[in-house]
Amino acid sequence: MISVQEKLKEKGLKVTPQRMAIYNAVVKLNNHPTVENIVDSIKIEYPSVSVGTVYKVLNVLVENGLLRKVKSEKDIMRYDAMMEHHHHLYCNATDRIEDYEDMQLDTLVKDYFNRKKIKGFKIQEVKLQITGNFTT
Amino acid sequence: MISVQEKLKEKGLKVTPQRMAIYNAVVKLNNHPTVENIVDSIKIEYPSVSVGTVYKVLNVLVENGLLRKVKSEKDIMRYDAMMEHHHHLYCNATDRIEDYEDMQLDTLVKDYFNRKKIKGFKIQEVKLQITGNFTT
DNA sequence: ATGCCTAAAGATAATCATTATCTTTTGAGA
DNA sequence: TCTCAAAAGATAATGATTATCTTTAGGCAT
Ligand SMILES: [Mn+2]
Ligand SMILES: [Mn+2]
Ligand SMILES: [Zn+2]
Ligand SMILES: [Zn+2]
Repeated sequence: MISVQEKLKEKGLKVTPQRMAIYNAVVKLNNHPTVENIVDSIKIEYPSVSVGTVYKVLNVLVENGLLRKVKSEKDIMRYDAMMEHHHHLYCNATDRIEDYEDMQLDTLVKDYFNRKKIKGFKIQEVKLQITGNFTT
Repeated sequence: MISVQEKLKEKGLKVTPQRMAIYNAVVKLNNHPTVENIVDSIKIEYPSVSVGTVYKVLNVLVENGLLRKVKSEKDIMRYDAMMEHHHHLYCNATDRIEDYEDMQLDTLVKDYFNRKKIKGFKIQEVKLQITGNFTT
């Protein structure tokens, strides 16, 4: 469990309170917060944070592999601290997005495409977009 | 092969030259054009078309099940005239998006999730987002 | 065919998430 | 501590999309 500070240093990025707060907010909020969610969360300990800074920091963290972007139905970007390969469950009634990891499924899909090639296309990654309803 | 006119009438929508041109442009352009692509295409026979009208018509056609939206990497909506269940191949180098139909795969996935349920989630649809490189 | 009425098109402004620009501050090495 | 590029803050700009308002025109009744 490597710390944010170390991750930033590894990439040659300066360790700033804002970067730590923003990264930690995405981790803590969990489940793909929007920029607005993140700003609200940080405002508690950082009432003066600039929204432009949040956007900038998020882009830096994405470019350096600390976070990833998740696109949602609506035209609003969301962020994900889960960097391992995984799929997403999308609620078709709300904005809820949950992570879904399934190595058995990944094996199944990988085996399938090893046997059945798509002509004219070299597959790099297959992600499932699973839509439906949460019952909990 | 039911015509656009008939599809519009079925839905109680007025048949207008703009609606036909826009729908046909999406069909003809093929592979998920942007609004800009569509406007450019229509401008040839319809030099005076209003961009606002194109947005409005596209939304109407999506709401009435004649077209669907496809979200791309960039913050630009794209449109699809292919209404049957299918997956997408995304190029990780360009904006290219191709359709991918595979009933064998669909059966495999459906069978898998019939056996292995996701707890707390009722699946409605599973779409694969396949990223990689086109070799043609 | 003509007129009527509402839905749709056109024109234009507004919205809003995101990016860009500029100034001020600050992390980190010397 | 000093220095300086990098990062934060403040603010304006961008650009896709939507909203509002006026004008036009499909489609039905006469
Ligand atoms: Mn946008
Ligand atoms: Mn947008
Ligand atoms: Zn995720
Ligand atoms: Zn498609």
